Amino acid sequence: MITQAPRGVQDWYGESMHKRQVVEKIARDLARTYNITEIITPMFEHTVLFARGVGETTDGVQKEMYTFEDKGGRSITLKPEGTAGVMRAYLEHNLYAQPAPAKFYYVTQAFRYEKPQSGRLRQHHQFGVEFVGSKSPLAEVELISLVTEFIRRLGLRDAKLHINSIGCRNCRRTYNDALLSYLREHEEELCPTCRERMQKNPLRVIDCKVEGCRKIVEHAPRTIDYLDSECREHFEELKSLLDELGIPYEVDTGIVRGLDYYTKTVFEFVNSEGFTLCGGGRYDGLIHEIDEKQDIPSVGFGMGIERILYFLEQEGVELPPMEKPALYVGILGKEARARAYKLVNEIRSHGIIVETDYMDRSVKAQMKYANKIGARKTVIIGSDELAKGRARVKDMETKEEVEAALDEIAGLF
RNA sequence: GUGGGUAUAGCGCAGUUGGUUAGCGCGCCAGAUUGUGGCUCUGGAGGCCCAGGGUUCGAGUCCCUGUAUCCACCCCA
Repeated sequence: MITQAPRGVQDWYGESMHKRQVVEKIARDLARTYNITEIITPMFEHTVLFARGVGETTDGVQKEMYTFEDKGGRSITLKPEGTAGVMRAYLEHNLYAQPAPAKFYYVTQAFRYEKPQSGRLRQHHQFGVEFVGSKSPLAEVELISLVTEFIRRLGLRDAKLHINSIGCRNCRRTYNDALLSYLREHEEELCPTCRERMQKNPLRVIDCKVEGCRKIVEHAPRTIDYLDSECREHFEELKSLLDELGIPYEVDTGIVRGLDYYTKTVFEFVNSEGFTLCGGGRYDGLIHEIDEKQDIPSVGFGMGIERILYFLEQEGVELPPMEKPALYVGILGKEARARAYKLVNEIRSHGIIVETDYMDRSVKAQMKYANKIGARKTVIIGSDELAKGRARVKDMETKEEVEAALDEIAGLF
């Protein structure tokens, strides 16, 4: 039991860790050119932050939070997503007093207490961006173009952008009335969950996967037809910007994000099987929800790193392989140890990957080892080399050997 | 939360109707004449057969419970 990790978590090492690092590096490099800086917020927050931020009506969400009481009697929750913590930090440090907008990216762990399944671990990882302070549709465009470029750099081909607008609170009121009256006509045919959703958050019915509900939803009123002039104009501007930038998209009136705080734009990148790679949108009401003295618009997206890796695997995308040692320094005999290790250090100080022998292996075994770890070159330091002050550096691929003075070997790298 | 599958060496898997010292492939270690890798050959190490109970003269094999894992549903931040 002690050698077994708790349920639903995963260790990262070797090849999987490398792949994750590659993906994260692409994300970080990309964020840099967008002048988006990294933010790391704590792994846990007061439960109320998520309860407020994520939304009371978002059924299931609360049940799946990793919540516990700390020794001081506080209710603490491991972060279920990246956004709420960033917003809290933004407010706590009065970052709205800085020149707007504020742009952050995060690479974080996220927790959900759920029965594990494929792509459903209790601890997973997310890359996301929060863009705070802008009402302009250019903020959405910024996120969308970043994700588009991210997907391109990863080498994923099967991802399409779907966008929708769910309007602001005003539109939502009119829309909810229309939707409700429509749903009431068909209440009998809806699944029990949806009948409950009708009370709390009718919009979520649109999302229902149950066969019967989907049929009804097909003819249900759409948010997009109930937008007020401001929201409609925002959506039109966004679309024309995307058009002008040549970013392909599809308006999908069925997208309704799972969280309550979304307003206006919602978007997703999905593959041909309908799996979501990335979800995001505008949440102009979120900050006000956390701190009622503030009312600041923001947009953001989040994507699951495990899911990215899964898609890469599915599409057979080859990532750059792990970097191999440029040199293996073999050691023959105790007398040669220090001199050999000095050479190792010298070359490493140039930023070159060097490996050596810590196992007192025979030369043959060391060569085998060097071959296995993929060292490009090898050199053996033994009593002969110490005596002559020279050694032969062998290229493992061409088998060519170059003799050089011990002091000059580092210069070859 | 509901339903189903699986659990044997580091990894991937066999293991007959319950019957001696539990196997195979890959990997690991070592050797095939002196201090040089990949290929080949030879040898070796490594298993409380997931855990706990039960049935039996006898359990890796059958039964129960637990745990983990995979798949589907549910849900999706």
